[in-house]
Amino acid sequence: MRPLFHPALEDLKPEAILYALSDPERVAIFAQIAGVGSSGTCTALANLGGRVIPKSSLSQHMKVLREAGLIRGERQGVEMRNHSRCQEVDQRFPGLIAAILSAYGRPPAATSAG
Amino acid sequence: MRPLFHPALEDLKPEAILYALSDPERVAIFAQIAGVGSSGTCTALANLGGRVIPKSSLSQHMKVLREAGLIRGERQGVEMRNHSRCQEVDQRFPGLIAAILSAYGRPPAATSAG
DNA sequence: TCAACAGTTCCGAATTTCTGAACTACGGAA
DNA sequence: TTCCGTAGTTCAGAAATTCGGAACTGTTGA
Repeated sequence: MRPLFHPALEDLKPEAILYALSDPERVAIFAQIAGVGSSGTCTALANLGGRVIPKSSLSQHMKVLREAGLIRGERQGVEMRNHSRCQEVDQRFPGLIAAILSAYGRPPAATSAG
Repeated sequence: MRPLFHPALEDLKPEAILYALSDPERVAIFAQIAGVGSSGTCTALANLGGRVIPKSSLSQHMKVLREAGLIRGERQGVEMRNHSRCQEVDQRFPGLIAAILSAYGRPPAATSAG
């Protein structure tokens, strides 16, 4: 397992963020992580929208979110803790995350871009 | 050639909008249409970013933008006039278009979501 | 009717996405 | 150390999507 890649703030690309959030399943995952604030483990995220996401698919989703710069994942023992990078992203692209979550009917959490 | 489909305001889906604008080429097309205000014909849009977009690809791009509800196309004689639906989209998802265009470094035009 | 033009549709190739199976990484028990 | 269970990643083949040249549709003008 190679170390997880997280883009630097100046390397964030709007197209990657929009693409990552153009899938409602990923939006649900992201909103959950951003809402909870942290500690969104993969297993905890596997059945958000009434269907169980296969873990290989979930892993791919996490990778897309991570490489878009939306979340940060760090290994903590056996599991992976994921937390949002909303504040960072908001520095770089003010209002973007909030507008997107709001369009999806998911009011951004206080801990994130709000 | 079947008549062009344009979604009603209440049928706009954030995922379609984000997907449509997750491609820099489409963003360039959309920004051009939104900036000019109208009369963005396909041939006028074919070489925005230093490369000539094949017309079949361009037609697909226009379809994606149209079906996301971002532009409206109407036949005017031989050619097709495209104009943005920014104001409508902004009613439905306030601030979304502005935040996205701003993230791409394309300040939204006064005629659109500003 | 014919030609030219603007854009769409068709279709095969290339790319991407999905997901079960195999695998890696870590922690605990013996 | 070795073995086992858990969490998540990577692999690989099938399915779906995207790209773009060629053919086509629809319009204008001669």
